[in-house]
Amino acid sequence: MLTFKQLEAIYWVVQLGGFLPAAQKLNTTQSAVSKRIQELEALFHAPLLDRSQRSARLTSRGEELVAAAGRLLAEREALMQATEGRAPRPRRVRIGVTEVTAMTWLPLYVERLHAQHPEVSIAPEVESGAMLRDKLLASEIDLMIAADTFRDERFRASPVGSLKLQWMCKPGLVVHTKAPLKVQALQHHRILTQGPQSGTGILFQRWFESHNLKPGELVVSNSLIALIGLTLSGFGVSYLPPAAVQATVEQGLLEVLDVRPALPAARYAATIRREDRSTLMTSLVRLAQECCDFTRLYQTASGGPR
Amino acid sequence: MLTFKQLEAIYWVVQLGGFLPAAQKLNTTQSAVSKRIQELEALFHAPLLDRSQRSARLTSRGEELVAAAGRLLAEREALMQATEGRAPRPRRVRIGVTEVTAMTWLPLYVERLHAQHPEVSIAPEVESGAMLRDKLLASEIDLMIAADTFRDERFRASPVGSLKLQWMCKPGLVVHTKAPLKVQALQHHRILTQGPQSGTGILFQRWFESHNLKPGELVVSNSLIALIGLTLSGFGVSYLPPAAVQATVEQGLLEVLDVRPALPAARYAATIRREDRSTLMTSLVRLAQECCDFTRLYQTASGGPR
DNA sequence: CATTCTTACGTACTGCGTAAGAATG
DNA sequence: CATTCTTACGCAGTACGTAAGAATG
Repeated sequence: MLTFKQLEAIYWVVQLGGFLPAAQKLNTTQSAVSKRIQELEALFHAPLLDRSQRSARLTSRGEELVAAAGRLLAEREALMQATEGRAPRPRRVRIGVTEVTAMTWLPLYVERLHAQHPEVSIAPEVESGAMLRDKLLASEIDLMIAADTFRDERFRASPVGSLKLQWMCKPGLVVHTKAPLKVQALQHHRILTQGPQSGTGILFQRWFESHNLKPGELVVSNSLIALIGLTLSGFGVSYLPPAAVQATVEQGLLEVLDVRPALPAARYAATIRREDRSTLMTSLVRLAQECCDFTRLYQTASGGPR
Repeated sequence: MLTFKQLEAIYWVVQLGGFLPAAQKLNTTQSAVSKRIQELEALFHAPLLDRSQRSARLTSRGEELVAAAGRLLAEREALMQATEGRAPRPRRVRIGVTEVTAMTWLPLYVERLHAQHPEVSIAPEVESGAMLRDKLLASEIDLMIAADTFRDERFRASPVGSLKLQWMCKPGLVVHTKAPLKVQALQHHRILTQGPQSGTGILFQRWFESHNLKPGELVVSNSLIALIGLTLSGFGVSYLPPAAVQATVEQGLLEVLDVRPALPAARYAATIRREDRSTLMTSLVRLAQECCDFTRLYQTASGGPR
């Protein structure tokens, strides 16, 4: 059976001159596009693309088909717009992110998002992870990008990358040799941390307990910005994402402590409501996966891509 | 995503005035058709059919859509015929059946098959079950309808109905009261049976062994016709499908023996090669399932539907 | 009460994605 | 050697079929 998916595949492969760009356009993989083309060739008992060259060169049958495909797809499009066009389209997407996200690649994400879906209005909100989870459940936001700590049956979480965390303090606050510090050394210092409403806060708590440690004095803040400020002033030791304080470290205002064992990285995820299966949402998640690689980001806390 | 399947559904529901006929046309179930229509209504955020009446009454949106669907489907059809029409189409189907099948509903099947697919030339072959299996594997036939005893990984077997078997003999050969006979009584008689190349022969063998019986004298034939003839002449006792000897029994030439426990019915199946996924083949299997209900057939060994 | 459609639920299978392999320039 | 496409394989989500339920005339 000839399907629209197959027609889309051949059409965009020809338009964009390759399987990979076509796959991206169609929100799928090269592999899938390849299969759909092969299905077409099986259906028509004839090769449609000439693989001997690199570029997408059509055979004569291929040309016929692509022309027809263009027509069919255009008609479908018209049909959909004629009736569905009036439908209540979710043109506003509310995106919830945590502070680190906001400080790192949110600008890049929003930029690309706008380029790809100019008709969509984007409303980013910065909240703690726990708050984001509640809002997602209550449909007050549509997408959340946060540490993958807040799992739920009703959610669909897609991993987007890991956030490295490192112990930091005001230079000189923690006296140490060149050798790595032991975790126990931290017990004598005031530790600045995020509370259990934060994904990284939860991670830290688990990690500390799993090493049978009891923190000395613990100062809890709900804001990463506040934590950074407190750490800069020498108030205590905290674990911060290097990605967010790169510039500050380079200026010598913060010292990175080499503590063993190291803190585990915080795995981040783009999470949506499970039933939310619209094309737009899957596309947003995909884009997040492309953008949100913390390891490649080096930027200041004040934001702006690179 | 709008698919051709959905368009086909609404189109044929309107053309044929109901879900059930549409489902048959599309080789699927009412349930599936219902779902596809619902998908469409979800897609267009509007009811397309008015369910308050029985008949398929379209809403205004429905009318628009059906018109468009008709166009799109016609174009697809044209596209397929333009190129695929020249393709080497499997217009010859080789059907392998066993003797019972040939004697019972094969004529009906061929008739309906021809009505539904006039372009297909049908070549029926009558062989033993084991031979049919070998031929199917060797692609010497395309479809086999036989007792479901010859399973194979490479096959796809669809049940088509059960063939009742009963012990029979020349009237008076086996002396008995009105009470049911015990199986053991048969041991003293010559038993006419089909060999292990036959599905029912295998069934019989298993059944006999599972009751810890040792047959007295066993006469094996490879042909059901031969068995019937031998039984008629009083040469021995055999188990025959009533469906195939109905008339003979009614004429008083054969006596049905009420033996306990009774022989199990032989489950029949329409079997094709697993990789054979063409529309035509699935359609043939479906048709077989509709036709091949032994219980409803009453006809003479000389054949001809009813 | 028969017919027509819907709903619910378990299953099969298609089609997808990952990852490795081949081919090309 | 990098890029582009194919192939193999395991998994998941879809879509199907069965069977029971609701609605209609």
